[in-house]
Amino acid sequence: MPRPRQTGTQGSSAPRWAARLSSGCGSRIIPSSHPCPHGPDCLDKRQANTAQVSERLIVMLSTGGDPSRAADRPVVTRFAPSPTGYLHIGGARTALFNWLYARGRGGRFLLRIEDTDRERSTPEATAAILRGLTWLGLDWDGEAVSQFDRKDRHAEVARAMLARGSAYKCFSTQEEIEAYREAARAEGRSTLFHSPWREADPATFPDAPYVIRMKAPRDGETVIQDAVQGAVTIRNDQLDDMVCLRSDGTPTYMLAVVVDDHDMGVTHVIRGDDHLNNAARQTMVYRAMEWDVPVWAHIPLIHGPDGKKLSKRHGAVGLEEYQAMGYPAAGMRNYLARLGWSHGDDEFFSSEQAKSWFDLSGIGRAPARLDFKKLENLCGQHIAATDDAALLHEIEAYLAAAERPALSGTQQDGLLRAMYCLKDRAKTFVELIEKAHFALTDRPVLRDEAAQRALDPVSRGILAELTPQLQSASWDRDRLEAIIADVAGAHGLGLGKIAGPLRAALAGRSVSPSVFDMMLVLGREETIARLNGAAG
RNA sequence: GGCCCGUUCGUCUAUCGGUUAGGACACCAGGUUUUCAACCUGGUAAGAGGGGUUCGACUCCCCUACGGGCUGCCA
Repeated sequence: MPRPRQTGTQGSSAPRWAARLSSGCGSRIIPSSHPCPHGPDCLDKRQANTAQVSERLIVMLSTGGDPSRAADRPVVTRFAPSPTGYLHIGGARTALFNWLYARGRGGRFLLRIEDTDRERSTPEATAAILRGLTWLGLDWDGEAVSQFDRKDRHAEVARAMLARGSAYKCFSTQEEIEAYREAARAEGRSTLFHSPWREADPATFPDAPYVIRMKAPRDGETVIQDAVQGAVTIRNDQLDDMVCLRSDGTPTYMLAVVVDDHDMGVTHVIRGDDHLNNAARQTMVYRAMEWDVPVWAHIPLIHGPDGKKLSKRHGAVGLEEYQAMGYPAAGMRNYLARLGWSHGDDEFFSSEQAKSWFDLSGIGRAPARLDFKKLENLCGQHIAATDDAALLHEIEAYLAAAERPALSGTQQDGLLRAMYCLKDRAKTFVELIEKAHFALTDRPVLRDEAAQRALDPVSRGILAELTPQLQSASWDRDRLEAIIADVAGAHGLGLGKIAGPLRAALAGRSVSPSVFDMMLVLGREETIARLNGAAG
C-alpha cells in the first residue's frame, strides 16, 4: 500500500503517525537542539545550538516506514553505552566504527547514555565513558542524550502501540512467569513465556500493576538485512512478546533503543553482534510504528589473547587503562580500526585515511583477539609520526592519567629538545619517558646498578681524558664522534667500550638515545659537568 | 535444551570459483650497530574435519566439531 512520504529534501508536512504522537515533547528531535516548551523534565531543556541541524533532522523524521529509506538519508550513527562501568575496549571500538562511518560521510555521530537501569547506572560511569571517548578523539555531535530523561516519550510510544493493537497489557506477575518457565524447563519445552493476557478481554483486567508487552507475530519469520552478517532469518515463534514498559512505567531497553534511534534519526546501527537477535524484535517495533528500519551492522566482539570472551582476567579491558599504559590515542585508533576491519593490506594509517576508507563491507564476521605486540608496534609508528608539540601534550595527559608527577617547565623544555631522538625509539609513552630520563633529570645524575658497573676506574680515567678535549671542540655531531673515536683508539678500544661509561655518566642508566644525541641535547656545559660528576 | 552467528599462518587479515594462498605483527637466522629501539636481507608458518555442487573450491551447499551470542519487568 503506497503511503504518502516526503523525501529528505522537502517539506514540512508531517506524516500521520507524527501527528498522532505529537502530544508530548518526545516527538521532538532529541539532540538538544530545541528550546522545549514542555517543562523542566523534558530532555530538550538544554540550550539550542545548531538550529540548522535540527531542521534537517525534522525533515528526516518525516520519511515514511519503508525499510529501504534509512540508507538513503544523510548518515546518522550513534554510540549507546550503558553507564554501568568503565568504557570497555570493545565498546570503544564500536564507538570508533560509528564515528568513522559518520565522519567519513559528512554525517552525524551521536552519543546516548542508556541509563534506564537505575540500579546499575552511575554518573561516575557516564563520566568515565565521556573521558574515554574524548581521549580516543571521538567527538560526538550535540550533547550526550540520557535515555532515562526520555522515559515519558518511551511510555508514550508504548501507549501508541497499545492503541494500535500491536501491544497489550499483561498482568502476569514475575512469580507467575518464573513458575511458568520453571515448569517449561522441567518438561523440556521452550521457556518462551506466552502471556495469557495477549488476547484477554479488557473487561477481565484486574486492578493491578501490568506491563505492556509487544504483541509479536507468532507465525512467519523476521529477516534482518545486516550489512555485516548478511540476511539473518529468525522464526517468529522463537521470539516472545517482549516487555516494552515495565510495571513501574519505565521503558525497557528493547523499546527505548528503537524509539530513541528513530527520534534521533539514526540511519545506521553499528553495534556488537550480541544484539543480532535483538534486532529481530526491534524490527517488530519499527514495523508496529511504521518507522524506517535502520541499516543494521552487527560487528563481532573482541576476545582476549586466549580467544575467550574478554574479561578482567585478561588485564586491561577499560579504555582508560590503555591511556595509563602510555599508548597514544592515534595508535589506539589505528589498532582498533584494524581489529575486525580491513582496507586491503593497509596496516598503518591516519584517522583521516581511516575515515575516507571505512566502510561496512570491510568489516569481518569473526571475533578478533587482542594482540598487544601489534598494538605496540602501531603505537611506535604513530609516536614517530607525530609532531613534537603534540607529543608533549599527549605525554602530559598520559602522566596525569597514570598518576605520575607532572613535568616542570625545564623538563618540558628538555623533553622537547630531546624529542627528535626519542620519538623514533619508543613504542609507548612509558618507554619514551624512560629514554628521556637523561633530559629530565638534574645533576647529580643518579645511576642505576648497570650504570654503576659501567663506570669502573679504568672507564672513569678515560672519561677524564675526554673532558678537556670537549672543552674546546665545536659542538656538532661529526666533531664529537671524531673526538670520542680518537680517545677510544688511543686506548685500543672500540667505540662500544667507551659508549657504555659515557652513557652511564650522562644518563645514569643503560637505556637511552645515542650518546652523541645526548651530548647534543645536553650541550657542552652540562655534558662536561656530568662527566666530571662521574669521574669524581 | 532451543535459536542465531562465526571458523585462512601463533595473532590481525587479503582473497569475493581458476593465485606458487598475499601483507602486517610476532618468531627464527644473518647484516648494520655505542645500549634500547629502529633499519636491511632471508626464513618457518594457514584455509577446523567430512561430504557434496563444479572442468575447477579457501570461496557455494549440507553435516560434524569447536568458539561465541541470545533465550530477563539487564543493556
